[in-house]
Amino acid sequence: MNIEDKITNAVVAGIKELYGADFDAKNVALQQTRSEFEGQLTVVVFPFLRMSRKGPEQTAEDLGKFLIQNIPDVVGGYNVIKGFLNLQISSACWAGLLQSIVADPDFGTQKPTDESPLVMIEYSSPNTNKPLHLGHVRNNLLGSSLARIVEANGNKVVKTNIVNDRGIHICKSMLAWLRYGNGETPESSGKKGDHLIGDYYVAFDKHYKEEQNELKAQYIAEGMEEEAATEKAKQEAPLIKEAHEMLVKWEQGDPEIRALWRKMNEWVYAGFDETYKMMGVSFDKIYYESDTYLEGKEKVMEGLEKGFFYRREDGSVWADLTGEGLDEKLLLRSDGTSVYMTQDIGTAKLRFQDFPIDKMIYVVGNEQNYHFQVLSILLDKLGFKWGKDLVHFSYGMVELPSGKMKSREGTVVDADDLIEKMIEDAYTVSKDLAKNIDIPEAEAREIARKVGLGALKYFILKVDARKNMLFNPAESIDFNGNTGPFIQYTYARIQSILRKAEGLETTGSDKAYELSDKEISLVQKLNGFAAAVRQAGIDYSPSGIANYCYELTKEYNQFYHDFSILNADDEAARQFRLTLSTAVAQVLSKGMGLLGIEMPERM
RNA sequence: GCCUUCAUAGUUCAAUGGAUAGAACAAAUCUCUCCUAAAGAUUAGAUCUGAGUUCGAUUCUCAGUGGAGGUACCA
Repeated sequence: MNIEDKITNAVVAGIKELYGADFDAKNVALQQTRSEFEGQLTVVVFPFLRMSRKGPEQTAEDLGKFLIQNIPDVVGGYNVIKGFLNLQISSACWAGLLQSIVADPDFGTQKPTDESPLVMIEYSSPNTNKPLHLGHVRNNLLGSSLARIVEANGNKVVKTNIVNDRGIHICKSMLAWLRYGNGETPESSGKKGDHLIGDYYVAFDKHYKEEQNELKAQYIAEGMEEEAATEKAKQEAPLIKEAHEMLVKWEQGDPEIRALWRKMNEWVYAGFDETYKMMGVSFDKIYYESDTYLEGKEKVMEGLEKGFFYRREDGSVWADLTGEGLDEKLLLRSDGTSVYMTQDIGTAKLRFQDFPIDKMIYVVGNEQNYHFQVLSILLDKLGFKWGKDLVHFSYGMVELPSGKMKSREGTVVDADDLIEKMIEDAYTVSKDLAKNIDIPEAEAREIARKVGLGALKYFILKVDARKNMLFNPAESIDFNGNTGPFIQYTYARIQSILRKAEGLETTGSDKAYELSDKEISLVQKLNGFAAAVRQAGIDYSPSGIANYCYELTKEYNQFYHDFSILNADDEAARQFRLTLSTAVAQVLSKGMGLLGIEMPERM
């Protein structure tokens, strides 16, 4: 049993014995003692006053005495400041705690068992008409990190991706490619497939806008109001009409259109795969909307028969959610084609067939909060047992100083460009520091890859997912301060020390080492990893892990600066500090691993 | 209009209802004959407004202000 549990249990027992009252162990507030006071752990006694019917000081005194008498091997002393009972824990306890952390390769995490619930996590979910941008990067990093965190909390995890491979958007790219492409391919142009398609998506929009402007001017000349003219031009432009015709042909299975669609999607997938690989993102099962949208239609018709939904005169199908305090929601258009919601229902059906899902997590931007609120209700009505408490892991937008990113307008930070730039910068910084003079070029490149990606991943994951975040392309991501490389550097430095220590004579010391306050504090911090992982699993919070890693790193750096390790004057001290360093490296590596950040052995 | 969400130093971000609200960047000043200076130390600087809940509120509740997002045949 760990120190905190021992104390918590003793406190509960103390309250029972001293005041004859029952107190729930999980309401005992145990926290790290602030550095300006004596002691390492603090019990907040305010919640006990109701039972003790005494002042806070007296209550704390009572408890302090009780603890010293009952768990003398743990609590060696105490002091009371107002309602805070500060406990001094014996040095041996901390040393033992450190040993148990180092010895346990699974410290802080739980392995899934056969009985563990199966959690499916959907993330990425790209459209196939454009390359990934920074917003997608946030989605992918959050999703894959979340999967690791949920798994570390003892769940079985299936990572899934729903590829939005059909719809008007891809038709736009296809049409533009036919019109303006001259048969350009990724091979002939040397462009990555997703970028190539994205360029045609932009080209479509450019020409479409031109047509709109011409038409609008014409309508106005014919005497139409400005607003009406804009609206009509939007719908009447030949390009958009043609794109719609193409979509209809696609739905009818026109062989030529389907062939082109397949070919262009393949290009995009090849491009995505590269980006995913670079980011270290992967999936266990990929679904395609072209396979699921028909299933959705079926499911909706089923719901219609059962009377969950109703049909309007124009043929469209709706769900009436006014009873749930929401609006009415369209499920099938009057022409029988499906909408976003229909597809998500179909995807859910297939997933449920494929896996015994206990819990479903959708990693999707907060712009779709309403959509998922509705989806949850609909899935529940349609009999999916996990529908009611599906989790929409809703994250905020990545904003640029100029505002929101828009693919069509080209105001995006491209994922591939950004990754490349980060790695290049990491390489340059390293060269400038003249650190890797004796490191072979190939390894230097590998280190730069880890560090550049580490900087990017950490930059994104350290921010509370719910909040919108700002990315300023002009001030590229830092390598100093609260950053991934800061943590990676500390890790690499520990590895360097451990390598050096291997060469030294070690004379086994059986003398007990008396830990200093700073060392105890570090052990406590290490021990906090388990709680951080648990909390991250509850909050679905990669940022919690990131911040934990930073705090541990910062504290270790101070320790490193203040204490000699290899040159320690006492063998027991050296042994202890090496063990401490080993443990810090272990925990950092594991914590950063949950964020998908690799740690270089040197840098 | 209605719904959701966010608001903390100049900037980007932290803080299970707990003690004097933490960092980092930017600014100023120190520390490499000493285990990796991508480091450490020091100085200066912040909880949107108003009520409420209680021993105690950045955190919970309500109202307001400001930003972001959504709002039925776009995904």
